[in-house]
Amino acid sequence: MEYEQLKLDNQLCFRLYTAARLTMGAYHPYLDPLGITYPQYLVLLVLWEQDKQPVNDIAHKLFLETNTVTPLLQRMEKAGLVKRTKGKEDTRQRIVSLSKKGIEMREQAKHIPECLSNEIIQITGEEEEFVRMIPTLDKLIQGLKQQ
Amino acid sequence: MEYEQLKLDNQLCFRLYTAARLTMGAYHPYLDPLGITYPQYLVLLVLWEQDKQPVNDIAHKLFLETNTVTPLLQRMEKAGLVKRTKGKEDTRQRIVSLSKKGIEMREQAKHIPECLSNEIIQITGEEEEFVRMIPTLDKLIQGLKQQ
DNA sequence: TACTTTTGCATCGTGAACGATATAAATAAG
DNA sequence: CTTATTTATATCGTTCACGATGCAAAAGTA
Repeated sequence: MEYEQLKLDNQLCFRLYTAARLTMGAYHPYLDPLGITYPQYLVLLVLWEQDKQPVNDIAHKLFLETNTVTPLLQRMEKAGLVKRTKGKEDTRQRIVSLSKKGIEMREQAKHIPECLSNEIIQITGEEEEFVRMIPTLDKLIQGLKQQ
Repeated sequence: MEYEQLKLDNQLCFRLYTAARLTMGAYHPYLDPLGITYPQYLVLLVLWEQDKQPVNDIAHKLFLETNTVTPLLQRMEKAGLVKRTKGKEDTRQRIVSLSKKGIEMREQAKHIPECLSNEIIQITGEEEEFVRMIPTLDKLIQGLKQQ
């Protein structure tokens, strides 16, 4: 059994990877009608919490690199969801702000988290375990981000 | 607090998505020297368990679409890790088999799961919770796959 | 002030991931 | 035995995701 640990069944990371992919897929019925993708939805979540943020802040909150977020924002600007203006104090910065369309979308997206949550609970028959999972995932994320 | 649930902090799926991405990043120090990516590593895990499988079986075991796996395998073939031969009974199938290099890599990869596991436990200070997480993630994966 | 370093963002190249579509082979239906 | 349908891959187009690199502005230093 020298290679026992190489079996796919023993891989926690594979489960995380798969669960994340399939969960993103579960957003499709809700995001497709809005014409946005899951990462774009995450950007909107960030901006709905606080409008007018530089690229760097958004990237940091999503644990993404700016070279991922920049093209994402360019596509979102093209779709009329956000505007990107030069920073006043620091002209290197690009301040991202919600457009009218981006602001209005909040109302349409209001129930998405609840819907997803219900769906997951219904599918798995679990709720408690997901709640318990959160601080552990947070520790993992924070720990891996340091490296 | 009408939009409370839209706060990023409340999103389980965002944590899954982020944890999965960062965990994949943690494989880099181990996979880069082997010249493979994480999804390619997963394909190797599948083939190390059982050599000579059609594309469809590999895709199914990884919960991926064949249009993701096909180019993945093409890159792996170009890298000399696998061979892709026409099926004998069913000529539509492409049987994927390990090359010498692919077989030998198993020995080099032997300790990767253990290393990652230790790293994660050390970073988070948790182990029990990850063990408990596994059947829940499996339920989630199975449930989402049906849809 | 002149020079160096850092920072914020953008660009480029590569590899996933997947919906849509194509194609050929196998299977089912007539 | 044809014809229709399904199945197994492949191809195409778009969107992430990220390492490497570029560039201009800001900050630090001599």
